[in-house]
Amino acid sequence: MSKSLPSRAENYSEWYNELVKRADLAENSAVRGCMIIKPYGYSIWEKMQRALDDMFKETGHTNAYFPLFIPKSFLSKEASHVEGFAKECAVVTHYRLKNDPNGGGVIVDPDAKLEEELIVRPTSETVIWSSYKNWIQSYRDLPLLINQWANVVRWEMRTRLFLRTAEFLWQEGHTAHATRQEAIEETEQMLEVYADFAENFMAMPVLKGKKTANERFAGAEETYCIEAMMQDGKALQAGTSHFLGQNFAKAFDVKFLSKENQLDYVWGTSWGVSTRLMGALIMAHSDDQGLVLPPKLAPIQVVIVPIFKGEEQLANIKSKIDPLVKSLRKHGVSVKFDTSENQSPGFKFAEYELKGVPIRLAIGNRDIENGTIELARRDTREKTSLPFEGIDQVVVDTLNDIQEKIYQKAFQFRQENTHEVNAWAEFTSKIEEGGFLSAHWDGSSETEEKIKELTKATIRCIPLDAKEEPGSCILTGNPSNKRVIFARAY
RNA sequence: CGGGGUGUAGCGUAGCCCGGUAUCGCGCUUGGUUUGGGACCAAGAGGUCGUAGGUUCGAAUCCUGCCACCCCGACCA
Repeated sequence: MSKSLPSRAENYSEWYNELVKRADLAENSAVRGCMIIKPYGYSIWEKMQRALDDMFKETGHTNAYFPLFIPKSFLSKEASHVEGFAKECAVVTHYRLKNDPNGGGVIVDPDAKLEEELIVRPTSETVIWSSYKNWIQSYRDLPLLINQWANVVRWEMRTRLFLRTAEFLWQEGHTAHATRQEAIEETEQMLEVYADFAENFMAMPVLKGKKTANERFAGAEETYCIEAMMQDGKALQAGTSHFLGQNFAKAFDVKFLSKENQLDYVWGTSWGVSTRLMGALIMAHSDDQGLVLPPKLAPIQVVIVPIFKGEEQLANIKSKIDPLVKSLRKHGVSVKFDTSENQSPGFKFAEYELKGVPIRLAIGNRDIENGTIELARRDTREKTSLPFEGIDQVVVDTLNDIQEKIYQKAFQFRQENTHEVNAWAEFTSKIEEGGFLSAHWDGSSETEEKIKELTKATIRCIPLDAKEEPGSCILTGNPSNKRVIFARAY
């Protein structure tokens, strides 16, 4: 194993893959397309979960759990929903194994065939709406605001660690409402929650918008999304929130009696983010030295590396560092004081940089004598020698500053790589450079398809804040009243 | 599922064309010296060469089937 990572400029996807493995985030498993999320990677996911879960609770949702398996018949109740997922479903057909009478080990027992096949959930709308039928009778039962944390399976042809795996972890919110308006508000509210999380925890700027009909969730009336730009200029869909209209209510016959004694179908939403966010986090900030983690999601925010010869010096350093560690923890900072002796300081420096620890403090005999300590920040890789006295406050301030700065940096990158284009020639040349293109589109699926065919670019979203502006479609010249965002995407 | 490629120690590899029982580096173990940007020396441990068959006195090497993985397409959170 060579010491340094492949560079981003040289081979971006190899850089990404190597980084995920070297930083101990995840690895491929014995099962094709399924990954093992390693402890360090999982701790980041846990921090994401915690922050998101708190936000869901604050907006009135509660968690529940629905089964992994879905009866095949459920899936076919909503027509466009099956169509969207049928091609990538894992199916359970039998419930028992037996020893091969021919001695070939264990085989599927042909006598144990299931009456009805079970689908491993690719998403849970169908099981959940079949339960909602029993839970909802009156307007008093509404709104029903439920979230679940779960794993789902989508049998993808080509997979990549975190970005697209056959099994992935996510949360899926499923809500039911008495009115169309209320469901739309819920859809929009959750989009805001996702955007808030992406920007304030992941330090990743996102565009909020609506998907075109082509890109819409199978079974939704409207799909809202947040789109982020990765460092190679490609777009990554980071979260979606769907307004389901009455589609699932009708498919599963979920009706309620209103205050006015009117029987009507309920209105639904569903929204989710997945372990794909891990991929987004990695690609948004990291560099050729390794991960760069925003302090709010870093499992270790500060690492302290002592530089010493012999027990005596270590004891000396410990007596100064122990109280600092306590003080930092009191400030809510997660600290690791790495006193292990089997690795040299240089090795540790490189290792913690690879793992994206936001701040490193190094202290040796020289510092003890001078009353100083060295602070290195991961985002800029700057090192400064600072007075030991009051370092705890400096650390707290620096963590906030890093959180802020990496957001700024990502934001600036996105600005620099977003262009308004007005001519087809300009579009085709700019798209090769990567980034977002803001252009007019005539609103037809055919045009969208055609552009995708010609350039591999898709409409990432119709931004919520897109201003009304007369123009003509970038491809066809047909009239358009607002710009949409095009990009090549993950 | 089409087109190309690869399978050798925990990881990365040489050897394959031209057949003679496997090379090197990292990592691991033990001991010692080190420690301000991925330390060094010495001694060790670790392999049914993806799998099944065939050719041969003899197969990692040649032939055939199968399996797995990677890359490029079509499909996708």
